Amino acid sequence: MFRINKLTDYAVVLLLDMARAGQVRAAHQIAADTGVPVPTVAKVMKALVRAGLVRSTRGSSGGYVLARPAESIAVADMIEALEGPIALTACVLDADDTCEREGFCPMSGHWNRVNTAVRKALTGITLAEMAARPAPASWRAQPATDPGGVFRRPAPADSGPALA
Amino acid sequence: MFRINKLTDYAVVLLLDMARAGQVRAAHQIAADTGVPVPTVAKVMKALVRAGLVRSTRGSSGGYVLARPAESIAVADMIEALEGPIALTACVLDADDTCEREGFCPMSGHWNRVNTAVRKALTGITLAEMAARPAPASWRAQPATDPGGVFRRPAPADSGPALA
DNA sequence: CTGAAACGGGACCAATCCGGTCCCAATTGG
DNA sequence: CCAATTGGGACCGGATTGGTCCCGTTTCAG
Repeated sequence: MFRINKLTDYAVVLLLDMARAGQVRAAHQIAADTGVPVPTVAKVMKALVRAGLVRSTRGSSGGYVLARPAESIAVADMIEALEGPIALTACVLDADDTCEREGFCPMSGHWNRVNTAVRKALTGITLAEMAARPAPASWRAQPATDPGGVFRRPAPADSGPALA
Repeated sequence: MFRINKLTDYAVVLLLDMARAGQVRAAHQIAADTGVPVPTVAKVMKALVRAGLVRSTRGSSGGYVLARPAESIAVADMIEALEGPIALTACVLDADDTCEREGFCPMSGHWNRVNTAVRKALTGITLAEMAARPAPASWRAQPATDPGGVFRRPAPADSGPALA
């Protein structure tokens, strides 16, 4: 269903928590705060650190903090940190050499257009916006294609990520 | 890498081919025309028919045609036909009941905003636009975040979809 | 100087999902 | 009546993902 990874979902939850905390905290603290299992927190954090979204301090009294202000962390950054470059098809992996079938391939870069559109949409929403407790009026106000615009969770037990 | 399914990729190729053909053709003909294996064509077609994007005729001299003009078939339609509703997280599956954790869940509908943005991006590009042989100037002209904006294919053999 | 606390970088396995193939019933035209 | 075609599944092997664990490295506290 055109889903992001579960780990990516976790990443957003963890980043949100860190954005609200605003100070260095150990992985187990973040885990306790969010309900995400400790090993999973560790795994996600590794990816976030590698991507430069989070800064880590080792040793006793170490932990994690956001590496930059929440305003400059977009949803696209989080997804790319966990899942690599945003490319809907294998055709458009960002690289330097050109497709040897260019001019023959019927897609002719049209997917690239789609990718650009999606990436743009994912760059337009930042962690700071998500961290704002009341959902911003701009989103509650907009007509929303889904009637009502409410969101639900199919399985109450086996909750999964995206909630504390 | 935030990918669509391979079958969805095939679907776009097949739909493109049907858009150019403009007449009823059997699955094996479409397969021969696109290079997609016959059983896979059949499988994809089933989904496209169920979604109402393609009209089928059974019996001898039967086959498939687009059910509506290519201008009214968006990328979002194709993806939803193969992968179900576009929802980046399990939280926002379109349904009528509300999330019982609303007000407590830290995401509080922010994912819905992301979903809406993505869906909007995917609705803005139609099959007709993709079928136009020369890539539209609007796309070649735009600066493109990736330098050059060329697309490539990593593995020449084992080509996969998105090419004839 | 020593030890505990914490991160870093993997290896590893189970479970799930996906791609691809095949079979048979239903339908239709000749 | 026969041949051609789609419809709806079942089915399986391989790839991906989610989740856990282990051990080395770094740092602070005492």
